[in-house]
Amino acid sequence: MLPADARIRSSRDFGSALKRGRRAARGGVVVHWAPERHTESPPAQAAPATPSEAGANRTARAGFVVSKAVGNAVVRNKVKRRLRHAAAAELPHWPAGTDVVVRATPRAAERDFAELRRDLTEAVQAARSATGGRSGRSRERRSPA
RNA sequence: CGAGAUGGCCAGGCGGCCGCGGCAGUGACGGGAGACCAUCGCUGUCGAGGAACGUCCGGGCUCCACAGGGCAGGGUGGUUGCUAACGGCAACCCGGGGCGACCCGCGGGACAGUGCCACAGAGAACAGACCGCCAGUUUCGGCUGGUAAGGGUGAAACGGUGGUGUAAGAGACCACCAGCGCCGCCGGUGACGGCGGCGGCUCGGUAAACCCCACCUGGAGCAAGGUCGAGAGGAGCCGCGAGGCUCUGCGCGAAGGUUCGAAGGCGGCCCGCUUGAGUUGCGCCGCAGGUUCGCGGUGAACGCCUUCGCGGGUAGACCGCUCGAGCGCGUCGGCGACGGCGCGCCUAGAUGGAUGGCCGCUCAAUGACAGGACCCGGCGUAUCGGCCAUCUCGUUCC
RNA sequence: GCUCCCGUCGUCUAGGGGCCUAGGACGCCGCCCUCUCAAGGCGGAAACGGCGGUUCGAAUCCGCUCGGGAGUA
Repeated sequence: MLPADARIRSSRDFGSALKRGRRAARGGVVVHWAPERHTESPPAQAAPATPSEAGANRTARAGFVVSKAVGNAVVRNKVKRRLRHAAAAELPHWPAGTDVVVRATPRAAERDFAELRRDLTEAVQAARSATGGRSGRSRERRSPA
């Protein structure tokens, strides 16, 4: 599965990954792809308190968000486990320091493992190849109008 | 064989590979004086439920509050038991349903009081009289009196049936029945039941309406609660005590100044000008670098700061955290719930929260409902399918 | 974890034992008016979350259940 090191575990990290990450959706999942932040400059006072020990030699991490809309506890757990398994297979291909948050949509409840894995792979690919960050996309959207 | 009733049990099985969480052992690397700690690997072992669910009750545990009594508020409601306790369970009683096995019931009190009973109907609660029946009277429309058997209304109408009686009638009287109350005897721990007698002859329903009665009830919840315990960014966690110091930051730069000066004077301040000195400052942090003893130095005290000690405590970490009203088997007591005794067993403890992926064999099958979060006892609800035991009714055969 | 509240036409709501065959507003449908549309007028369809109980009678009272929401640590 996924060792504890390769999981996003604090609410703070989830929040930043969701905010910074590029988003792409496929089938039952939505992927937020947040590459390593190289400019750690501005909030230097938060350095020792952060649990994510922002060293560059950190492995890539994945986190999962499965909301109540997906199903009851059994269904939610099953979806989470399958996503974790799929992510464990993908993880070696990701650059170190990357945070990836995977959200499950209600459709994920009906998908079997093979479909879920394909959804994840394609969504990650789409998010990685997307053109810029959030600012680039919004500029693009604004200019034709 | 068919149709049912009740109680109990199971929750696919076996195996392989790769992973995940806890514990134990062990190895490697790193840190440490050491105890040991962190990470990774290997081996072994354990790893969700009958409802883990909903959170409707009860308890344990923890903290807070508390002289005693009463009221208010909330809850329970046949009896006797079981239990740590309960609104749970068992047996029994009463009422209702079913041919039956069995099932269902928030099942105290309506002469303590108050309220409400729509529509219909004459009348819906200290009774009263529409049609009728009977008697009297009459201007033949009716009026007065008697009566409550018959009609009609309603969920419910002041006992029912038959007779005696009467102008017509009526518990007015009689017999039986139903109901109520009282007394006696018998059975039962008791709720209550059975039998006999007497009484008045009869009294609506609703308390899951207010209420009355009896009994129970302090509040919060493991995010409870406890232990340990940072302060970098100069002077930044808070408090107390003791001591020290009058020191003055960092970077750049060759150099950072302290009783003749970066002092002094003038303009309200920022700031500028002037005299003096002079090679000569710039940026950042920050607004503490001071007060009093007449004053700048000197000295003293206090404060700031700093050092040491003690206490509290935020972030955070750890404990609480799983051996318990525990489970299994046997035996004894009890109708039973349950209890006593003996033997055996140890069975998740996570913190973004551990069970997933691939494959083989097997059963008709993909398997139903569904995932711990302090722990127990119940209740309620969801649920594919299967098995066992006892019992009832019907049919057929012996 | 604890506590509380609310479910009524498509939407917002009234009604808290009988007067309810459940009222109102907006929306919807039909007709009238107009050359047509709007406005206006007339008429109509449309609901008590579910199951059980108490009562003669339940949207209303009680229990369970389903769904939604709020507060607090």
